[in-house]
Amino acid sequence: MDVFSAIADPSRRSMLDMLAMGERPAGDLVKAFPRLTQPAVSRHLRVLRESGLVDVRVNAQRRIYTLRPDQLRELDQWLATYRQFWPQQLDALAKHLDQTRRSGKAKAGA
Amino acid sequence: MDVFSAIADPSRRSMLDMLAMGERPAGDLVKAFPRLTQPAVSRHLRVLRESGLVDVRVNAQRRIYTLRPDQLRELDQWLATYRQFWPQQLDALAKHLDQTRRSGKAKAGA
DNA sequence: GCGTTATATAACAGTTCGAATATATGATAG
DNA sequence: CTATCATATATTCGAACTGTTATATAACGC
Repeated sequence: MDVFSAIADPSRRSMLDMLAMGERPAGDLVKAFPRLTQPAVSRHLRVLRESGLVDVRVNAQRRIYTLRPDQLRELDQWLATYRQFWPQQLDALAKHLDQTRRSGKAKAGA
Repeated sequence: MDVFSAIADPSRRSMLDMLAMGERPAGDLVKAFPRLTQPAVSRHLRVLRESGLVDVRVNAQRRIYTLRPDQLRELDQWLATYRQFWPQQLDALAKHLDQTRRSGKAKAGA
């Protein structure tokens, strides 16, 4: 399944949001979604796995899921076409990045 | 239908891409997608309409479709959470914006 | 009004998706 | 080795999505 379809499902987006805060064993995800059964969560995780959005690591009988946000660049690239239509936002982002660079590691600094 | 599901379909993404270059009557969209029948295109346009991604204007017997990219900000905001995970890209974007600002209108230029 | 053009809607078929129940796999504890 | 915990897979079902053909609506030209 492609990334666009993978993130079309709200449950899967929530799972990614959760993993963005740190890796989690599958069981934690199951607990975090009481409205879904364990197999349902497992299948969503499989979709995320197969679309490259998460990674699994086996630890004893646990499966540790990790965010792998690289695939989301595809989305970002597609969105780039449309960013030109909201220039204020762009400016705000540019400003933010500028400040970040100035105060931070300053790797891209000139 | 929500924006995430709306853009999950490749045909609909292509239609948005086309409208990003300028407004078009529905018939142009139909011609641009020879693999789809007219009703199929019409239904995709309806989905885009109902998710707020495009706007229609009636001109005689034509329906002029216009991009309405505002809803895509929702997507962009969701994506913001994940941008922090690919810093190189961020730097590249910052650089690009920086150059744009320097050479261009220089509105945000400190 | 009549025929044509432009577009939408209705009805229907095939496919895919998501969820549930039941079951399998694999690791650990005793 | 058996029981149990953690997780994945198989099967089945219903709902939703996409596409098709057929038809309706509305504007235009004559």
